[in-house]
Amino acid sequence: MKVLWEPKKFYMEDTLDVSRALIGKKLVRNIDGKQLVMEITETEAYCGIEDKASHAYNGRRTERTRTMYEEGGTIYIYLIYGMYFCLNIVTEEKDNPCAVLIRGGRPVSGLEEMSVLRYNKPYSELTPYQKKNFANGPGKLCKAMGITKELNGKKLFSKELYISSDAPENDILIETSPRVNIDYAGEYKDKLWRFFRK
DNA sequence: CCTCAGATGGACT
DNA sequence: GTCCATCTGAGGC
Repeated sequence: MKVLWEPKKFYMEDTLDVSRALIGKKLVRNIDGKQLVMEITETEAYCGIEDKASHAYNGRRTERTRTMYEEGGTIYIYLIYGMYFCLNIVTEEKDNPCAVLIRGGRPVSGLEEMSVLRYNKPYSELTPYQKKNFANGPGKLCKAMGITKELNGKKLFSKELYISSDAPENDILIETSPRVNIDYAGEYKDKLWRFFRK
């Protein structure tokens, strides 16, 4: 049988490398008998207990951050601002709390199903503004793909949610910048740990 | 195009 | 009680 998803090894590497390698990859979600596919266009790396922007800074272990201490390939999801979910992919070895935040994507297939999840409307009824902002943010991407806290702690090695092992197009230009909305992170706020493509 | 207030609830001190 | 790894809609330009 053909292997659909990236193996554990892919996620056990350096978090910055994984964060970059995920740009252009396809995130696949099978839900209610439908397949949703989103090309990843934006990621951010959160690197270990020294990273002041990370939930696991200074080795913080709580109910929420427990998932970050799992091994690479684990799904870490949390609620932000009381209303939105953020999808993260745990990287590196167990007990080294690192993760990549999936910050944005571009729909590839399952567009009609995603449109209903996102706006409760068919895609043809969306305004140009809604189409442009379909999944260009972590909360928007989760909404469009039906990703909620129930996936927290699960692995990316099942049809429920995984990263396709298909290679991205080889001519993607990947840019970097500081991470978004982490003004509290001291010297870590200027690290170029956000990766994205136009 | 832009800015900004408000929503909303769990994690944490 | 305060802080968020955010988004929307209203209003201004």
